[in-house]
Amino acid sequence: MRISQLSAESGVPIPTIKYYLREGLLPQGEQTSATRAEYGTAHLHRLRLIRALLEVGRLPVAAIRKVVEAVEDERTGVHTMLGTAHYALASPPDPHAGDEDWEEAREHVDRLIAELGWAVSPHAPGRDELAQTLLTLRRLGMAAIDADLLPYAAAAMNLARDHEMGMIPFDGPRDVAVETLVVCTVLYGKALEVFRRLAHESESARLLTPARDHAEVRTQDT
Amino acid sequence: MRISQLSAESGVPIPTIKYYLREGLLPQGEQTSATRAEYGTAHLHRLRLIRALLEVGRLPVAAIRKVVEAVEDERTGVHTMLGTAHYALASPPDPHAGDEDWEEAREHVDRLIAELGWAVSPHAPGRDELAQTLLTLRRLGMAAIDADLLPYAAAAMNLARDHEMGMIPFDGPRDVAVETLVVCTVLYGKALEVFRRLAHESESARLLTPARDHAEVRTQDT
DNA sequence: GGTGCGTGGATAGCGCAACTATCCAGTAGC
DNA sequence: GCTACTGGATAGTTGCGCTATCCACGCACC
Repeated sequence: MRISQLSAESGVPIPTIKYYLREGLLPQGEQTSATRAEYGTAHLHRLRLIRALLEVGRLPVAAIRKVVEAVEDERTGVHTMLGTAHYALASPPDPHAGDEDWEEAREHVDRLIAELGWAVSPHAPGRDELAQTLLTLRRLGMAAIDADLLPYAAAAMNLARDHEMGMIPFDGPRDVAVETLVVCTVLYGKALEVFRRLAHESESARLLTPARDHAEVRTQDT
Repeated sequence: MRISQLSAESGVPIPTIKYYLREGLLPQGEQTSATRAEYGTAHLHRLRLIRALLEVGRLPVAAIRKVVEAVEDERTGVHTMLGTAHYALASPPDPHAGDEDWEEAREHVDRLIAELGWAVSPHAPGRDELAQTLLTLRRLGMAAIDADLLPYAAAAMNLARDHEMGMIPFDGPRDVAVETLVVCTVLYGKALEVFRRLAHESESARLLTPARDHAEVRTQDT
């Protein structure tokens, strides 16, 4: 398959494919001559993965590059590779400037994770992200105590343990495992986010509008 | 309070505050003379809200403007206002070009929501977002059948019903209600996203590394 | 063995979003 | 009056994800 066919099948313009090749998101095609290269279905699949992470997951190109680098580095073990891929999904940390409020929030997070008994590296970027989120909640005047957070932690662990780890083919090829992990995190994460908004709308409708409005909505719905 | 003090207390540079004023994210201060205006704690609070939605929620400025416009439009009822605010949190729709795969995904979503019995408007943008996500999953070769989705819908509804609707003060001032809804959606959404990644890491560690590694991690952890 | 289109490679430019910098006239407070 | 700061306007900057242009080559078709 040449670049024009890759473009036609994926819907991605040729200059954009060239850009992804340059940026290392997409591996080079197999050179068949000085001005010709051959691309396969793996390239098409990778291209769809890139677009999914960009458009649905809104990941920056740099994060996607980190993910594919983790996949292509054959030296690392599967768990390390999954960790690298996972850490690439984190938001870039912002400087917290030795703030003592921040330190307190970070300690709160560390204590919470310890109490949950989760096997999470002390260097996991999620710890900082969570601390930042708690600090922001507090500054907005919302409590964010353990009782508010635990339901979220429990929901996350339930989904991870009962549904998500089973999706990942640990015994298959390493690239399939890491791709499944990333897709699962990003796309099902998106689905969860949308379900949450829909659930809010539904509950808000039940609490705030008269019963006949439900009937109307349900009627329009069908 | 003058603009310099607002800047000092919030940590937001003066030109940025002026930009937010221009863009309608922040209401004008009370003019005390031709070249002087007075800002209050409401402005400080709003500024923190804007920064939270921007930095933690990564919402575009246009979405934040929609939220504040919904709050400030006194004519609408509380449920409509919450809906407007909520719809502003959706990703902008991309043109699906009358694709028949897309139509099928969208019908799948409508059927799923009907089966769940959720009172969601047929025009809710979340329906399209979910359809797009399902379509993307399929194109990546992942099943995305009801059995895969229902746990996410159930988790979202549990959190909404048991924890989130209780946080929203429906009987208080309307701006507080909508602000709480948005903050709850965006910031607890972020917390949930991070918890999910941490849960993945923890489960991956338990499945893929020898038991002694857990002990090491737990030791470092404390 | 020309001819012409598509290719790979390189470089430069565009468009959007979120700021940021500069200028200016007016005035509050000394 | 002097100075520092203000609100308001306008233009410029940065970063990111593309997109456009150019060029020399070479495969395919005549």
